[in-house]
Amino acid sequence: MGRQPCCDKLGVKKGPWTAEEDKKLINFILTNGQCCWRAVPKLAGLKRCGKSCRLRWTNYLRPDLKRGLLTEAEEQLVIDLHARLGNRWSKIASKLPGRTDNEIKNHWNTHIKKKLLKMGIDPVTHESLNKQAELKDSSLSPAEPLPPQPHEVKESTEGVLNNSEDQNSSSSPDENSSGEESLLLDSICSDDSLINSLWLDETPLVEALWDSAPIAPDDNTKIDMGLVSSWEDNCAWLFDCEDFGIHDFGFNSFDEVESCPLQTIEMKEEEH
DNA sequence: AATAGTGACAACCGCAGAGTA
DNA sequence: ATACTCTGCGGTTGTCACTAT
Repeated sequence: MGRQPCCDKLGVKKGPWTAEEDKKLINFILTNGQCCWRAVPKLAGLKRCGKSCRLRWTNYLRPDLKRGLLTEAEEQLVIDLHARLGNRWSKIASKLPGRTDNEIKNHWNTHIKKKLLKMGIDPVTHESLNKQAELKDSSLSPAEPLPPQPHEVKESTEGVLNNSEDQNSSSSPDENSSGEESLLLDSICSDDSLINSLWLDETPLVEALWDSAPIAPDDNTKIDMGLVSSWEDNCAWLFDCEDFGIHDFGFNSFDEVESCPLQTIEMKEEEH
């Protein structure tokens, strides 16, 4: 028997989500939580397939998402994790709280990949392109490149950091990651046991980074995730995010929802 | 001002694996 | 053991905004 399509193709809307659709989806999830995605569109009154709803929620509407560009520290962490994990974007994303696999994947393809190529580093193997060319010339390179060994990856990562400094020597230190951030990253990179635990452990690494890294008062991109203790707390950001267009919805749209998370949000709003 | 080219990001598609009856 | 459903993942495509000509 053939596989059923994830949704009835007829009457299913595709393309960009409207504010109205977002509102419906948010209201539904805040009321009912994340349940059977297939049923969500019907119950929420959306002409979308469940898959699309899930994607929209996880990649854009989820309250615990950080928006905006990846910080230098996050970017370096992505590079290092990619060297070890490959294109396992969800794994990588799990180490960066508030970031989605899609976001990291996009950032990799549009920014980091080019950056590494510019530095002469193969974004796939994380080895120097010159080194690879030499290996090819000497016909010593295997058909399938072996996964980089920890010390090699460390070397390449440091190369990235060093090259980054070399390449951006004209830029001010403020534009690069701070020295302390680099030190933290180095400590992570050099801690093989920690890296090995990535295969099993789901604890976000950047959380640890942020906990110990000094946060500049004017740097809004660094959020102390330690303060964000619960999903309910996280929802508060919805009211501040203009990109998301929550202001278009108005608070009235949430008044209809009689859920604990929402009450928490409203209480927090009143406190402010 | 109009058009083409490019980059960035959101969204879709198909597949695989886990779970269940 | 098998058939089926549901969810998550990674690759790819589509769309929009910006820049160059």
